[in-house]
Amino acid sequence: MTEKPRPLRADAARNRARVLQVAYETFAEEGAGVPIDEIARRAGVGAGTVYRHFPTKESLFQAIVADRLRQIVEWTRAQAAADPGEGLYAFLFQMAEQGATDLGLTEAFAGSGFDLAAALPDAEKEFTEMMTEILAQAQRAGTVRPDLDAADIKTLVVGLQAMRRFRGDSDLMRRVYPVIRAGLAVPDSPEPSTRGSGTERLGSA
Amino acid sequence: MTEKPRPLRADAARNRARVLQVAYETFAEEGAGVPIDEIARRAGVGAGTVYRHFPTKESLFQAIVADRLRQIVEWTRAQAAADPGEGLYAFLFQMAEQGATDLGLTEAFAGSGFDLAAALPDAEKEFTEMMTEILAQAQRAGTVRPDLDAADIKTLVVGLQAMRRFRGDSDLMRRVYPVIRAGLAVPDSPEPSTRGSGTERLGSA
DNA sequence: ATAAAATCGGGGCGCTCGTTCCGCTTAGGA
DNA sequence: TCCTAAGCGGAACGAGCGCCCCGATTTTAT
Repeated sequence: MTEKPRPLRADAARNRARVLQVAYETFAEEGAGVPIDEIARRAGVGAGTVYRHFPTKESLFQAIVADRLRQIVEWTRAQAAADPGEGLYAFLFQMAEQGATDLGLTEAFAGSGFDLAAALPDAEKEFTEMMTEILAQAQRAGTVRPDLDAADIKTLVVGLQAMRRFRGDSDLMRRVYPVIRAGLAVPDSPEPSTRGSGTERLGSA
Repeated sequence: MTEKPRPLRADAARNRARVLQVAYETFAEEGAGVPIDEIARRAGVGAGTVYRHFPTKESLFQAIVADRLRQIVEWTRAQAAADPGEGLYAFLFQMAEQGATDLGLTEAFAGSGFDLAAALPDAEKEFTEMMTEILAQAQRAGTVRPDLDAADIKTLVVGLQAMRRFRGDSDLMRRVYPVIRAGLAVPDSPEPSTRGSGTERLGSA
C-alpha cells in the first residue's frame, strides 16, 4: 500500500467537485436511474470525465449515499443530545421529509436493486448504531414503546418515505404523522390482539 | 360502436388466457419492469402473440391491475359486511401482505411511473369509493379515529406495502402492525402537538 | 516559452427491451 | 378433404444507456 496520491490537477479537482455536487442534486431529483450523460450534461463536462473520477455509475451513487448518511447521523445525534425523548421522532420525520426531496436516498433505503449493507457496510453500521442509540434514549425517556428494536425503526423509515413521496403535499402528510406518533407512544392499556393478521387469501386470476 | 366481436379462434383464445395468467404471475414476481419476452417465454408463445392480444405492454399491465383491484374490492366488501368495525383493518393488513407477493400491484399503487387514476379511472374510482365506505363504517363503529379520510388510508396502504416489501420476513412485520393499529385507534387523551414537523434543514453537500 | 504529462469530450460499441413485420402454420367451415 | 384467413413465432429495427477509446486540449514544471 505505498500511497502515492499524486495531487489532482487544478481543473480536474474542479471538475470532480462539480460532478459530485451535480450528481448529488440529480440523483435526488431523478433517482438512481438517471443516465450518466444527463449528469455530465448538467455538470458541463463529457461522460468520459465522469468515468475518470468514478469508475462506475454505481460507485458515484454510493459515494453520494455515504455522504448523505453521514450528514443524517450527525444531524440526528445533535437533535437527540438536545432532547433525548424527542430525538427518535425528529429523526423519523426528518427521514420522511427526505423522501420528498431525495429520491436517490429513498431508493437506497428501500433496497430496490441496491443493497445498502453490502455496498456501504461501514456507513450502514454507523447508521444502525445511531438508530439503536436514539431508540434506547427515547425508550428510557418513556416517549416510545419498549417493544421495538432498530430493525423496526428502519422499517418505519422505509414506510414513511414511501408515504411522503406518494403525497407530494406536505399539508396532508401532517394528518398521517400524528397516527404514527400515537402508534409509537407507550400504550396505556393492553393491546387488543391483532385481528386476522391478513393471511387470508384472495382468489387468484 | 357497431360491435362485431368476431369470436376468437380456439387456439387464440387459449393463448390469450395463458398469457394473461402468466403475465399475472410474472408481474407479481418481477414487477412492471419485466421484459415482454420473458412473459412470452414463460407462456410458451412468441412475443408477437402477446402483442396481438395486447397492443402494448402497458395495456397488458393495466388489464391485470384492473382485475386485481376488482378482486380486492370484492374481498374487502365481504370482510366489512361480516364485521364493520374490523373491515378497514382487514383491508389494510391484506394490502400489506399483497406488498410481499405482488410487486406489480405495489408499483401501481405507489405510482412510480404509473398513474392509476389516469390509466384506470373506473377501477380507481370504485376502489376509492370502497375505501371511503369501509372507513366510514369503522369510524361509526368507533374502531378508527374520526379525523382521517380515504386519501389518508391510501397513503397508509402505500406505506404498509413498502414496509412489507422491505421486510421479507412476515414475523417481524407482526411487530409493526400493532404500532399502526394503535395509531389508528381513537385517541383517549388529547394529542401532544407534533414536534418540529421535520422542516429543519440538513446541511447540503 | 516549451514540451511532457494529465485531462478532456463525445463518438462509438455492445447490450437490453419495446414493438413491428412477414413467411409459415393451422383451425374450422364448406 | 380442401381452402382460406386467422393466428403464430421469432428475426429484425430503433431507441436508450453504461462504459471505453483516442485525438485534441490544457496545465504545470523547467
